Amino acid sequence: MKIASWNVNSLNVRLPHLTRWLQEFAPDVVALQETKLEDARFPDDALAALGYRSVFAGQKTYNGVAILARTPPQDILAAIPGFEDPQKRVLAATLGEPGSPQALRIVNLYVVNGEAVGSDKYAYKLRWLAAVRDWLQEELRAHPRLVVLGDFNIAPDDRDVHDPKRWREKVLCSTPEREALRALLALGLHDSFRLHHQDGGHYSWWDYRLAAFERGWGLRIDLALVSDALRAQCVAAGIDLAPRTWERPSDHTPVWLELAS
DNA sequence: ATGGTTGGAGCCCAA
Repeated sequence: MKIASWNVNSLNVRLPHLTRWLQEFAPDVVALQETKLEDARFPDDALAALGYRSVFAGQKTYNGVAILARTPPQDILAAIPGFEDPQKRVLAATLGEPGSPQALRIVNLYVVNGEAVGSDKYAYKLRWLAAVRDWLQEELRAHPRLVVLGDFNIAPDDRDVHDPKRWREKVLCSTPEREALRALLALGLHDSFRLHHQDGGHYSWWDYRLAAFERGWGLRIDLALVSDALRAQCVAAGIDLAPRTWERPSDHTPVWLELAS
């Protein structure tokens, strides 16, 4: 079973890319971020024609998350419980019969970007991450077989940064952000990519400016985490660079993991 | 060189 995450940066613009990628990569589950679509405009019919059920939580212009799956997502939650937030950044769903031993819980996160260290948006990012930590603790209690994936807007360590000196203590790489990510991992979650690859130089996002992709100036900020209970089942993980080479691409490319069935 | 591109809205904001 292949489970993937992709920040599409406007599903309206990227539906042709998503369609092509679903056909070529054939994932079983996909978490999308930055759909930038109100729910009424979500292309669920087009995705159903490709064999995917969709659930989504969107808004106009900004943010927006969705989960696509070959089986119907259930027990959908589209907000962090107890955290007041108009921004549509989280979506959780259960695949398989809820409560059954093989049910899989998927949590899709579009983590706050944070703009710059010390800004109001950065403070919101850290508050948001603290609320997510408390929520995921509850999700793990209820659903031991948990996958948490999305655009984390945090490079876990310097192996995940093309030029660590240039990025030192900058937003996406600062120590408080990395500590907030470590607090999520400390709940009993594992970065699937690092279960299978130890070297640096693998990235999931490249700035549109300065031809960053062509120069290899990337960061690995899109992650797929698996819970303790799924760790042994996670047999592979990776980053699919192909969509970033297509014409008019998203600035992010899909990341994925594979669970043995 | 502290550079500039993209998407969506609507005459700038967010990334």
